[in-house]
Amino acid sequence: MPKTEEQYKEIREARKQSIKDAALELFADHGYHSTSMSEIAKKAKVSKGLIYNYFISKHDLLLSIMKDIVFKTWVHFDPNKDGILTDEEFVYYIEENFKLIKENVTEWKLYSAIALQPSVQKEMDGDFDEFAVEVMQILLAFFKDRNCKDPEGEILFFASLMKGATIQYIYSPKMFPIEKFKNILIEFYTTKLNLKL
Amino acid sequence: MPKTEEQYKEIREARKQSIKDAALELFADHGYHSTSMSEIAKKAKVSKGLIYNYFISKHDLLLSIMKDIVFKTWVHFDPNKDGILTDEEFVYYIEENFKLIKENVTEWKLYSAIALQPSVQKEMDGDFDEFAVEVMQILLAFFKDRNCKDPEGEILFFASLMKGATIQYIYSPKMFPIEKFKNILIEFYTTKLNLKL
Amino acid sequence: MPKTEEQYKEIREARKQSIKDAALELFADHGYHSTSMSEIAKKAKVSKGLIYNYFISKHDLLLSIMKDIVFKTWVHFDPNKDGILTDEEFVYYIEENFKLIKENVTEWKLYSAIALQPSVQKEMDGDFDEFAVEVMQILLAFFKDRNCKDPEGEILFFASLMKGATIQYIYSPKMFPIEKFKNILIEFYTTKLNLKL
Amino acid sequence: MPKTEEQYKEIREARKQSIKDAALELFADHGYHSTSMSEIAKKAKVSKGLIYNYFISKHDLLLSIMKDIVFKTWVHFDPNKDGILTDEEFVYYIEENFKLIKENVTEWKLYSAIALQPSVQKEMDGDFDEFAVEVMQILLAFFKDRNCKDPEGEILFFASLMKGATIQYIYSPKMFPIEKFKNILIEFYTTKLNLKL
DNA sequence: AATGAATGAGTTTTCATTCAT
DNA sequence: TATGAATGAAAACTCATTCAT
Repeated sequence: MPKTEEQYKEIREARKQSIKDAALELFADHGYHSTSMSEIAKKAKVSKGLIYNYFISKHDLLLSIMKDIVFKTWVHFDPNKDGILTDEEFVYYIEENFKLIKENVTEWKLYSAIALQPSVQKEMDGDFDEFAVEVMQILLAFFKDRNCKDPEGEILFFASLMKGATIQYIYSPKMFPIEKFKNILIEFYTTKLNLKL
Repeated sequence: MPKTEEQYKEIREARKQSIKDAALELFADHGYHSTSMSEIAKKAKVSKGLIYNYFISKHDLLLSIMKDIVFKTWVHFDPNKDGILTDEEFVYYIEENFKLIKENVTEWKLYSAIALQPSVQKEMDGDFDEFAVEVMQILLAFFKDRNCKDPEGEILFFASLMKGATIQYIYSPKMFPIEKFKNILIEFYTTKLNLKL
Repeated sequence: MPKTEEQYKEIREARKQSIKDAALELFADHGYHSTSMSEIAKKAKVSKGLIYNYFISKHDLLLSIMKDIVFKTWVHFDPNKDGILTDEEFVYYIEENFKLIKENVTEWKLYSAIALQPSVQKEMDGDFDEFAVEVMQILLAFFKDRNCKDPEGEILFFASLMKGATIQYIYSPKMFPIEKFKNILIEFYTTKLNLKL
Repeated sequence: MPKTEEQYKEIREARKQSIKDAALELFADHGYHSTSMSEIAKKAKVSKGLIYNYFISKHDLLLSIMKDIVFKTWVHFDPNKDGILTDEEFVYYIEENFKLIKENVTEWKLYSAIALQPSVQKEMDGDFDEFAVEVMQILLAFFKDRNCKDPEGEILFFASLMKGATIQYIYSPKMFPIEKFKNILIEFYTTKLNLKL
């Protein structure tokens, strides 16, 4: 008497996740190319062949992991998804973002390293672009509504601050005081934009 | 007509450089691991074996290229090497830095991608640390001298802005308006710190 | 309402046949080695494991198919199995043979490709030999009875014509005019042996 | 002081041939799919990697061998390449063909087995077609010139005899009396076409 | 009887590196 | 100094087969 459809699906999902977990950690620690499928299989306590039941290739496994990471951030931006960013939501986004980074250095380390790999860029861009454009629109409206003379310039400034801090923290988490930076950032914008919190 | 010692040395240096040039371009375009020594040899119009006369391994070739890149930046910071940054030197540093990035996207693309590779980090850290600490000291003095309440915080803020812009420009040079950003940055600090230029 | 012994057997036979049908088509189209058990299972709409309930291995499945093909031809030769070939039976054999080939190009394609595979030859030879020897004897008698000076030579000639046509038709069914060839052949032997039809 | 261009070329050609020789024998004995690159390397007394310096893939190696075989036959058909087949050349072709087959059973065994593999057919067809069409034209003229009522039919007949004999001899060289068959064939056509030799 | 997840040995292929010349 | 043929270890991936359910 074979298992039900449902049972099989559950098993599949669980295995898939545990392979992704193992792969993520190894990719982040040793780099994508320096991690072999054998090592992943070993870490996930699974046979080499099984990985190919769930991912068509090593590259496909990587992409699957990357998409998960992008999705995680996306969820915390404009949480009620109404396209408008309130003062609170702006600060919430900053806070959630840094919280997320702190909790997922491994993921972000991998993401940043991989995202710069030219071969990966092409394939990721599609998925990322949608997200990026939407964020841009919302931030543009946000800065416009707060009477900034040059909203595009403000976005550049804000994005640079966020990305710069992220990269520094990822690069050496022990050296970069991310909490302090977060407070400086929030205070800077609270003052500058006269935010009501 | 046998060549002199001097001439031999020049030829050696030229060969070494042309190998590094070829390697840099390929590494940046396809990534370090996806570039083979054969490809480098082909591009440099040199035999595979010869590369090993100049570099003990592929990894050594990479490190050699990375050090060149780091050194290029270093020379433009505090140009008279007196350990003190004047208003002009601060602005000059910003300008030179962006100029440098614009002129060497390839190098920086490679550098950023590689620097996040955990395996490379270890070996690079040593060389980079010296430089980083010195820059920190100089910037700390600079912000202190201009009456900033929290000089360490200012460094975080400044460094984040610089790194964030760099990473964005490297990632998509056509999308990120680096000149505009530079002007915003200079104006921001001129106003904030009341710089005399 | 439990099934009877008989019904179970019927189901088993049907399942077995549908697996063989699926396998035959795939083997002929992509070759034996390039066809996976998964593909066969998929095509037969059956689970991978089930195939092993009916065939002990992939190789066993192949042999089973091959034997069916050989048997199919065998039944049409000397249909009343009296060991004597009449004029009509000789022509009937030629006609049935070409009809069979036309109707089962897939089978014959597979058979021909596989039969030349050295590893398969060993295992098939046994089964085939019996058949071959018997055919030889009957044909020998046939040509002798029709006053041929060199009956063995006639067999070589006849067999070559049959096999040559078969191989050409199998190789490119659209290019080789099998009907025309059949008529030429029948006329050739009718004239040569003065057959009464 | 490196070797000269010429020397390298010689080495390359020699190695390439010895790899092809080893591969041919193994392919013919065990079949293409059942022969591993490791086995070929071992037999050719060469490292696995070296094979890939000369052939881009296992499949490419196979094709290279097949083309050699086809070329070998081609050379003996209409040897003065004037497009016209004399009585002597026709008989010479038959004789050379059987001689060739006898001397190269291994090659022909491989060729026949592989040529029926659907996946290979596609790639070989191109090269073979040219040859086939030319042969057809010449034979057509030959039979026409000798007053045959149905030259196309004669080609079918002749080609079938040749292919059929070939396949039988290849299949079991010890059982099929190729010399006898050759004589029967020559006598048959000498009588039928009234050839002057 | 039937399922499909799981295995692991075996395959092709790549490539940094060596070395005879 | 310079060459490129040669190596072989290690990688990604395949697939017939097993087995718990």
